Amino acid sequence: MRAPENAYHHGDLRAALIAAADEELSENGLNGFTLRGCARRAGVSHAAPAHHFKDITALLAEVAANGFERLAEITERFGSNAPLGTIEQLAETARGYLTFASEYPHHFRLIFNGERYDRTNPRLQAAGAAAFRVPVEAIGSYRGSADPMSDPDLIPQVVGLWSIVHGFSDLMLLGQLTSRPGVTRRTLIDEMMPKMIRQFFENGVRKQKPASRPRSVARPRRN
Amino acid sequence: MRAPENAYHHGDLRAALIAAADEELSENGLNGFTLRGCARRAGVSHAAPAHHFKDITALLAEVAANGFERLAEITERFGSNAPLGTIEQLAETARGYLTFASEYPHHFRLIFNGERYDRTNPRLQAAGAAAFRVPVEAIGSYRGSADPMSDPDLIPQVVGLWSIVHGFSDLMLLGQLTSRPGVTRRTLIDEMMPKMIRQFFENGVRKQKPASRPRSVARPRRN
DNA sequence: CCGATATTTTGACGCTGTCAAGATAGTCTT
DNA sequence: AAGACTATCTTGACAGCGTCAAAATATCGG
Repeated sequence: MRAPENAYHHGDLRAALIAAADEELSENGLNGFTLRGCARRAGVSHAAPAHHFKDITALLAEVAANGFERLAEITERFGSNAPLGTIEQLAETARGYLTFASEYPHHFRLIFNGERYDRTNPRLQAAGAAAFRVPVEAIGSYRGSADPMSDPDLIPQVVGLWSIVHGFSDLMLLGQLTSRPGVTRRTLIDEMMPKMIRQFFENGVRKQKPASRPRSVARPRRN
Repeated sequence: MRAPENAYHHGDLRAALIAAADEELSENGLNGFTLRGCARRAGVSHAAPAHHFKDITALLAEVAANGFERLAEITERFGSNAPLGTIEQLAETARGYLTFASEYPHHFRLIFNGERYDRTNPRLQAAGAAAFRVPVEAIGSYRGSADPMSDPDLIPQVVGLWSIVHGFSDLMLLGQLTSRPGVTRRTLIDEMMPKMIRQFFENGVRKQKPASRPRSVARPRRN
């Protein structure tokens, strides 16, 4: 039975449905997302998903878990392209977050909705925790702490980084920041966000190396 | 005809539907929001709303406009409780934003969704612009500019303030910030947010009055 | 090869948003 | 004041949705 291969009528329909749901979300958005649409996309009847997912929130939880995994992967990759523990690494991690929001806007909207998917899904919880661990560890490296969330002085740093980046992403997707002429998403992501990160972290925290030529924020090899 | 008074069968059903929709959103949330539910709540047939709103997004646009107006009113009121042009005013404006998010979470989720309502609604656009003008003017006062959005140096300040406050609100509603024991919304709003505002603005901008005893951030008379 | 089991389909239910047609009230003109 | 007009609301219908129960089908263990 356990042959998740070519077979369809008997194969790995559960995985196929998750993949279909991912496509459905990407193409139709959260509003146009439909359980029956996922079933059609997977080539099965409208009631087939019920045997693998108790309801639509269970399926969306799997899609959200994928989203969190992708977010973790992107922020991690961006962050690894700058020297560990530098403010440039914070800026790069932030750029990764914004890139995810820009490239997967519907996933972004989904994972931060919370009322649309089953929050008790274990894979989702693990993926969410892993995604949130990336900025936490970036702050930890920056401030030389192994566990920033247990340091009362560092918690506001973590929450601040996270809030700036997340709020910026949300407003960007809303179109609120690109309304002025000549402002593209790339300038927002590559210029304005690093500037804000620097303003938040470069002062009042470390007084050393105040002028490390913040203009170049490390634009490394692969994305 | 123009008697928006007691009458029902012939009266001001349009306003009654908007009021019903506001209640429906507050009680049922955006997921449970239903056009037919609004009609029931207003005591009319299920198709009555069609004569006043072309579709559900048109009705939600009116509710969103109300939401923006309330947001503007609250941030304005909070901001007016601190001396003009001070960092305390920025912190108070931020507290107003968070208070709105906390007291009207479903309205907050609606107005920053954008795909659920008709964005071309004039009253909505006006209310949205008015709401966004509050933090812009707060930054203007703080930095002594009449039109901050036309100053390339101040735009990141406005966007930064806005991003921090908005992102913090969103994460707070998601429950992501109150997961640790002993952390309530009040401590988030009254302590952590002012701390973040100070970190972002107190350095690198004005170097004067660095130690104004930031513990007391003006907790004035009413609200 | 056959019975047991897992998987999928068919059909139904109540709900939704939207539209068309009919009913009803108020207003206006003369 | 009476009749026509118009705005307003109701009724009824349609397709699509999520979910459930029952029937049908395929796979596997023996």
